[in-house]
Amino acid sequence: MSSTHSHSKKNQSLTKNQRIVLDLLQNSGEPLKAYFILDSLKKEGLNSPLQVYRALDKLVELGKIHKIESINSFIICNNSNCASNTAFTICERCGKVKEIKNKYLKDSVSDLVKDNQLEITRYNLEFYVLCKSCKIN
Amino acid sequence: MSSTHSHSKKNQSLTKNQRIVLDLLQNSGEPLKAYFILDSLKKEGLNSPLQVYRALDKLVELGKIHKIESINSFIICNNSNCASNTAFTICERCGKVKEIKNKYLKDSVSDLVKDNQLEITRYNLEFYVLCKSCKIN
DNA sequence: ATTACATATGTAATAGTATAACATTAGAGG
DNA sequence: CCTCTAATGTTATACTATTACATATGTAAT
Ligand SMILES: [Zn+2]
Ligand SMILES: [Zn+2]
Ligand SMILES: [Zn+2]
Ligand SMILES: [Zn+2]
Repeated sequence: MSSTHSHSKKNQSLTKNQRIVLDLLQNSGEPLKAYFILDSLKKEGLNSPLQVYRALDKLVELGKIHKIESINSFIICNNSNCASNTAFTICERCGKVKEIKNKYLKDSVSDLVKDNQLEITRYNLEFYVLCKSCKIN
Repeated sequence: MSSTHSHSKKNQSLTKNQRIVLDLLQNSGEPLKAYFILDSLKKEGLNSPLQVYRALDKLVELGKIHKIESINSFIICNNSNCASNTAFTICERCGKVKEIKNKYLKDSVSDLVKDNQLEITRYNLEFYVLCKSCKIN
């Protein structure tokens, strides 16, 4: 129960719009689309897409949320150290999204592309899977 | 010079719309956006977005082209065996895109996510980099 | 050749995603 | 208080993609 309001402190420096968007994503835990967020927060005072997109942009920049490119959706960061790097599994059948928590991922990933003599600044990895429950049924 | 029309044979079974879209992507080699393709092929008889999207969908399905999700663009497949798996480097400065040709990639990638006991059906990997020429300048 | 079926086309309308432009306001330092 | 920067509010617009429906084309069996 001690974590019920664990986000309050962390989100202290955010502006009102940023905070209500972050809270929605945090409480949902699922990937949400910008216009769904807009509809959900009409009662909180959000009126235009731009208000949502500006908040989302800032939260992505701060690393508090991630954008999942292939589904145009945003999800709370479930890790603490991914910076601008993202790695998700997405179930092809039910759409459930999970952030990959592998502290070795960044190193492994760098190895993959090492041949190219390129400096990787960030990455976005989207793995389509059959999740456990979908694999059974 | 013997490869000038190397695509003609391979694209024989495609329909007219599919072929002209594929030819454009093949000749370009760069990622192109759907509405750019539409504009470029007006003179070839393409009039509506849907004609382009239908051709693109089919070509993606056939594995002849890939969609790069984070830039809403399509690019010719520069590999022969990636099926529905995609892996690209994208230069953050100049936007240049390269398909990663690493025959071990698929295995390495599977190892990364192995913990999760999930069956990976396909993946989409986007590595943002500084390309060689951009790193120098 | 005719039928049947699946796939592809053509066209118009509409849905969904995201940004430009500009005026105004709120906060942080000096 | 003044200044600067970041965030807001609002309107309009650009960009990306799909729905719906009528028509045509290709292929294979009868
Ligand atoms: Zn994260
Ligand atoms: Zn599932
Ligand atoms: Zn490929
Ligand atoms: Zn570059």
